[in-house]
Amino acid sequence: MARREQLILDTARDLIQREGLLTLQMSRLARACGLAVGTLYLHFDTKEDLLLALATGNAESRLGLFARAAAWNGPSRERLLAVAVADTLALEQAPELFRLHQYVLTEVVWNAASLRQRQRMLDATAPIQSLLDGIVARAIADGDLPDTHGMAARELVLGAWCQCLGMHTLAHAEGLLDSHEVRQPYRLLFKQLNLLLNGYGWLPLMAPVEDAAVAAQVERLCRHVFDLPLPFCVAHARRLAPDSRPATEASR
Amino acid sequence: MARREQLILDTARDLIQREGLLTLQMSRLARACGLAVGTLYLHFDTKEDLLLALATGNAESRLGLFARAAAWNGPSRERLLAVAVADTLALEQAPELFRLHQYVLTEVVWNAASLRQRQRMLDATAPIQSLLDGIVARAIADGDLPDTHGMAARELVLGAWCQCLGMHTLAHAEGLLDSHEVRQPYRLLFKQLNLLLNGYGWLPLMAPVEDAAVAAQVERLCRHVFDLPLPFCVAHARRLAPDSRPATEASR
DNA sequence: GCAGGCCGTGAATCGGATTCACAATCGCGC
DNA sequence: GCGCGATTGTGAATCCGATTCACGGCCTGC
Repeated sequence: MARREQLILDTARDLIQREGLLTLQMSRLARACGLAVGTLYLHFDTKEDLLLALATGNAESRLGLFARAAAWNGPSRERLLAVAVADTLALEQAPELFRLHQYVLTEVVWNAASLRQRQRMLDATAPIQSLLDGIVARAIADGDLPDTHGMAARELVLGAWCQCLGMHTLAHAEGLLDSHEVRQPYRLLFKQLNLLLNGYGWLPLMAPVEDAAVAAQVERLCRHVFDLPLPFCVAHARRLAPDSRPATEASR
Repeated sequence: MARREQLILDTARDLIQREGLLTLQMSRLARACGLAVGTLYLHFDTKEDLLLALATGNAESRLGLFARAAAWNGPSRERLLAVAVADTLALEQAPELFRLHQYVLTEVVWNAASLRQRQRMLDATAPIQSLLDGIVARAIADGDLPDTHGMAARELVLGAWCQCLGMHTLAHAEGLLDSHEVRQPYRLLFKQLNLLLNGYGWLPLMAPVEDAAVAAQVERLCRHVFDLPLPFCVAHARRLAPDSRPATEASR
């Protein structure tokens, strides 16, 4: 029954957020759900399938935030940035889930999951593309984006997507950015995004691109579009929300 | 003995390239090396440690290519792009190894590896940063980069790094880019990089940024800097080199 | 030649995902 | 209400593969 599938996914999400991806076990998950192990396998072929389903459900739930960003009635350039803000907000609420997302995109998980789940994941991201396509189309129509440099809308926004994805990835590999003396990855992300949009010639250009202006922009978007304060990771943190679960043993 | 450690790593690399990351087993690796399982564990605490060591060794070996790019005596802007080309060339030669890299950056592996190996990985990437720092410093000195927008050299190049990392990640998740109708991720990557550099105001600007010009630029860099032809993935492929190992079962 | 330590071995152990024989429950015809 | 086949849920048993460790062989110093 669909209700039970949801229970499993919700419980799994809880467990992962509480104890980390590393320690998720099918047997403990079953116990936490009050179900037998075998029952989990009535819903999901493998553990990888379950993880992929979880990531998919998560992507679907973020869709709401993205839609809000895309529907916001502001300048086209800021609408696109608002989507990036939505992404960051979602991540800050649930950092573990990004790690999950990153993990399932890995060959080891992706190729071990069933075609069905993979397709569901792909389907779940399609609406995001439509939203982005819409933003670009509108920008072109409004004259904010005089030149697409021969790219389709989805190719164009891929640059921003890569920027976000890359930064998330680096920000999550513990110690990696520290060792490169990068202190505020998320503020840097929005700076880079503005520079990239400037490179596209997406009007109105932001010039000069400097910390204060970028922070103000992000805060404005948070407030006007989502009615939320500036996310912690943009405001102060060197990393995502402080990790509250007990530190995993550093090594053995 | 160090020689034996190298044998293990080389054999592991072979196995992964031949049969994929998914199916690497310590016992089979031991057999392939002509060693006992226990012997592997004299060198590496865990499987994750071994994978991380492999990725580290790989990063070190790519350093040669990167150094060649950085040492090339061309315009500063193209020197930076040459590093991205080096990255792409290395990946094309060994796509499995990128998947490995991506996998080890994942929480599940990264946090399961020993501190020692993690530090070695971080150390291995430090020289790359120095190379990039050097390129940026030179660009500033030469007047090619009039404004760093308040960023340190390493923050600035992080944008390009994220762009590459993000695109690699997406290009490797089978079917993901196809479903978004992105046909030539690597040509697109270099286009985006040029747009980003334009956004930085890194002279000489490329304008207009179009397919033919970008392809010509990448080919020029391959030839002049590395004495190699245009990599397949930039020239034609929708993805990295055609996958020659037997297809993993799509699902169960 | 011999005791002691070191190294390499691979069979045994262990953890955890997956399966499957069985039990419980259900729906239906009588 | 009752019996019976079908369907669903169970969790102990199985299986796989990473990791360990008790052993045997080798080398070194005496």
